[in-house]
Amino acid sequence: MVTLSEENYLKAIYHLGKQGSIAVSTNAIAEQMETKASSVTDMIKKLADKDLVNYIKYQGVSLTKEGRLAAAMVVRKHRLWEVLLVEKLNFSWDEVHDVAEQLEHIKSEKLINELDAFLNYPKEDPHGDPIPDKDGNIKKVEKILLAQVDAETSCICVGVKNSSKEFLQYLDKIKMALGSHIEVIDKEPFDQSMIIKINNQKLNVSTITANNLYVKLV
Amino acid sequence: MVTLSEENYLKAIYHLGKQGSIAVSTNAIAEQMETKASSVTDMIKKLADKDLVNYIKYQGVSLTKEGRLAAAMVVRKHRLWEVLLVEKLNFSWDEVHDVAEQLEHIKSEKLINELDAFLNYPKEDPHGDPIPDKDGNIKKVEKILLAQVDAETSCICVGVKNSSKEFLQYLDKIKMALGSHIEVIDKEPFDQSMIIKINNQKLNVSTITANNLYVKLV
DNA sequence: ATATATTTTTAGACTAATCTAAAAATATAT
DNA sequence: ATATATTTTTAGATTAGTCTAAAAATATAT
Ligand SMILES: [Mn+2]
Ligand SMILES: [Mn+2]
Ligand SMILES: [Mn+2]
Ligand SMILES: [Mn+2]
Repeated sequence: MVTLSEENYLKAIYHLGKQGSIAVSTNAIAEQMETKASSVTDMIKKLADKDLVNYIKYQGVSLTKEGRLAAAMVVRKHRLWEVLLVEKLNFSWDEVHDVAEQLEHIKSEKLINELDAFLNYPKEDPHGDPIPDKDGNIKKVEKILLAQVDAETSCICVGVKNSSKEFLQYLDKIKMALGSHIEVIDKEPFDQSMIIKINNQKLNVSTITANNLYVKLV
Repeated sequence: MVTLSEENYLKAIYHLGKQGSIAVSTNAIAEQMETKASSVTDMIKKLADKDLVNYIKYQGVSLTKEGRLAAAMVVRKHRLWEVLLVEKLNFSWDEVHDVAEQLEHIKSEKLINELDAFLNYPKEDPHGDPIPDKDGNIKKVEKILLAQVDAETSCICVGVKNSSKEFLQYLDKIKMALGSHIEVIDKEPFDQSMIIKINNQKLNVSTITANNLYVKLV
């Protein structure tokens, strides 16, 4: 049995080191989870006792095979629930996260697999993030940050790096959504902000925005 | 803020005294929740501090207006989730309870109201139990136990009193479901067991069964 | 290489929810 | 009405998860 709190730590480690395979520091976990480092150390010991993480004192933690699968299942659930909320229950992409944080801890294999089928086996969540399959595997799609795109180049919005309510609502305001066609017209030499064309409208986006939007070239 | 554990106690009190309006004993709650009486006393004090229950030492507890609404919302969520599981996610009526026990604690008003709409405002759950509305009101339908039905009388199965996996699976086996038309042929004078006709098949059901099946006369 | 700064761990305390055992209150039976 | 049985509460302990403050280990800078 993995507790709710343990699941949250596993997920944090999963997100911080690429799928938990590289070691992450106590402080990094503490910051991600908004707890204290001492709490993290305590929990790491419990996870190590359960063989869910590899832990060497003062050297950080990584996920074991078992821990990685457990973490991937939490992420799978989180993202599938987000799809249900948006596709079937009229939630917008900036409203789903807090509810999904709760739903990701519901324990029922049948439930999650039926949900997957009901939603037609989606490959991505409403923020463009990949949904792990039953075995924890994710489809790696190459995507780059908008900031990396050269002038006079076209691309399509495929994800967000920052999925805070504030950023998502800003994107709504400028009518940017997953699938939006973006034409990079130019970069302002002064501050590197980008002049882009979207929905036949020219607009200027800051480097902060350009560094939080994933795109693929067309 | 009402904790998960507090919600479970409120629900138990709600179920034991008609919607929590009549006082229920410490031991009754302990039995229902499979805990010890001392734990119940502790929790009752917390609920009383939060004005969710009326409590006089040694005299049992009843729900306050606020407590009754909180309990009704848990029941509402439990039953709406059960409908989703059965109607959309291929669960059978004997599989839903444990998952609904978890889902009933998810906190999101929008979620539960969207779910209600998505399911087309169901009035009953898969076991024939009424679903409280947003204000906690339930539609009282009169239903009687099959055991109360006289010989040579027709009725329709509308609910189960006992919703254990074992009983529900037995009902599946004899092809009894909500909506099934039942004709009471006779009662066996020896043991009060009933000879009924269902789906044009005659069969005999024990008094235990007859005392756990709700029907309405046609 | 040594001093200083940062990170991590340990020690000890707190809260929520539970338990066992004993004490107190209430109910029941003669 | 009194003794006995039952129910309920209290007292004290335990576990999971968290915290603060101090100690220990590691990293960084001169
Ligand atoms: Mn999310
Ligand atoms: Mn997401
Ligand atoms: Mn149920
Ligand atoms: Mn039910």
